[in-house]
Amino acid sequence: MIKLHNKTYTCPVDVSLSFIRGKWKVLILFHLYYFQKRSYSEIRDNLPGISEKVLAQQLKELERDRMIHKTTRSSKPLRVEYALTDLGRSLSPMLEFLSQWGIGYLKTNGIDYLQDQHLYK
Amino acid sequence: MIKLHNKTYTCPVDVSLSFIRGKWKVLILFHLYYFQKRSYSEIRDNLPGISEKVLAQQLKELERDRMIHKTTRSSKPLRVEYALTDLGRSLSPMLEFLSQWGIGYLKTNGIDYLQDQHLYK
DNA sequence: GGAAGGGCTTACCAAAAAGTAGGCGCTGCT
DNA sequence: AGCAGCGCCTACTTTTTGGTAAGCCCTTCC
Repeated sequence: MIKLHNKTYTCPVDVSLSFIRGKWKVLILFHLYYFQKRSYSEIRDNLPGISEKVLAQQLKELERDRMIHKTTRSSKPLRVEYALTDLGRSLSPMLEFLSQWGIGYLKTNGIDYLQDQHLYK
Repeated sequence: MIKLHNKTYTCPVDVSLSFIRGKWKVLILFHLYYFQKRSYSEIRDNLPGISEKVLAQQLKELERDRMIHKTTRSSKPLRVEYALTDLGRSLSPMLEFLSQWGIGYLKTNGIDYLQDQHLYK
């Protein structure tokens, strides 16, 4: 058992997983990997079905875990920008893999996502 | 929105994630990736904290999703063997990545897992 | 013949995660 | 003046997920 920050993990994989648990976290990370910088509402509008509560919550956890960084562009009317940190960016290979794997899986199931992307959403 | 098998997904990443949701699934997959073939109790004994109920449940889901395959070696006294399928093995790059990433993360936090592995568990 | 393992299943309960619905401060547009 | 949009927060409910504990069949070992 590995002990880190008062929690225990069964193995290194378990450590990695602890950062990406949550229904929407990987989706948020992938979105920021893909678009670099995004506002709160841009993220929300690209994750159909997520609630304000959960989005705000997971953004906070990702920030706490130093996976993403929030920049305040203006505070009079609050305008922010989210982006991956170096640590978050170090997950890119996985994000890319998950995307490619999903596309491949869809293809073997008769769905050509790259070709028919305009049909979705 | 992508529709597949009566479910909807927001993007290919979401499709991939649907297979590995569950607290122990990636751990089980990694274990089988590492050891090739394992019995029910070998898996259980290497995942400290998992309950019989959840283990049996997640093994069934992974089997249903064709990520792992169960072979019955003997049925008089029930003896089985679990292993990754080709589909499950296609996730290897991700499993390997998660392991390496975790080891790296631990290292930047002062824990040399590879060196001190004997101290854990 | 009794205990110990392997490979599970089941009924029940607890905790964690997510969803619902509303509200709030601020500003810019009309 | 009023409404829309941004970037949230909060109280509450629901759903999902996981854990507990017990039991069962079968066999090998002492």
